[in-house]
Amino acid sequence: MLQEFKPENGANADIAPLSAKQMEDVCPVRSVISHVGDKWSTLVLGELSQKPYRFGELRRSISDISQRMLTQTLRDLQRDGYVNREVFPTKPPSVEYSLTELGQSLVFSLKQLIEFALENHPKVVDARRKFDAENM
Amino acid sequence: MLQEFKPENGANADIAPLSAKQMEDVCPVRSVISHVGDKWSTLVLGELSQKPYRFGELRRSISDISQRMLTQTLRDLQRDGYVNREVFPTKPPSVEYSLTELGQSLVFSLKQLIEFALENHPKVVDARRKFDAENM
DNA sequence: CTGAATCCTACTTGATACTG
DNA sequence: CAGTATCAAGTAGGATTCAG
Repeated sequence: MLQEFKPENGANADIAPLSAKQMEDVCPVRSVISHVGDKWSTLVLGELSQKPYRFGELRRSISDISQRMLTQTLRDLQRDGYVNREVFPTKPPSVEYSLTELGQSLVFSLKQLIEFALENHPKVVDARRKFDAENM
Repeated sequence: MLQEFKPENGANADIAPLSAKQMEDVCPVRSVISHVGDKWSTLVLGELSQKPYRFGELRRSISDISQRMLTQTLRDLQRDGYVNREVFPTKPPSVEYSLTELGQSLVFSLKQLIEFALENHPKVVDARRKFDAENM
């Protein structure tokens, strides 16, 4: 049931290699979970799942993210339809970010994985310790 | 509920930065999902969820993975306790890889995310198309 | 305040060649 | 067969500077 991860290698095997951006659309699953493994996306999704945030507020909230990466992460999430970006023409301007329905749905699906992580983290740490010990 | 992603920034804020390997153990969630976003881990987990594989067999099955990356991916998964590695002293030697219980459990938790991906991929593609159109 | 643009470094990955 | 070692290339990420 995880096969969908694998791009077809029969039909397109001898076609010119795809660009990273094209590649994205080939495999539905990878296309979506690319954000999950991403260093910052999950953090941002987590914050936004609590309430809408303004840019600077979000930046302070995650604290160790650079402004460049926050901008980029938000753009990517917005592009994929997970995040809404609303500009208020105040002076100075302010921008509010919030989750779309799709974004909320993604966060929901993430929860099971998070619960797994929290529950099994000790086992993983233990396995690592053992492995490292056995392999010097 | 996603806060666990965020490393504590109060207590350790002014301590020396951690190495990548140490960092791993700081956040339980990121520590686990690091494999999820990884380009190959999910593929490998997917294959192994069907049956045990030998090295070369797995390599052919994923086809576009390099032997180097397969070795490395398997090592990482083994280290974290998701994969069993069993060596048969035949001649030439053969090695069999299979999922541990923990590995099976991880795959199970992944399913919800995969279903989300398959179900919502069209929406994401659509959102991207729109976004790209609006932003030239 | 919210970003865009540039530069620069460090890690990741792939190709290739070699070994038990 | 199942790896390890080495080197080259690509990519992601941080720091800094500038702009609406």
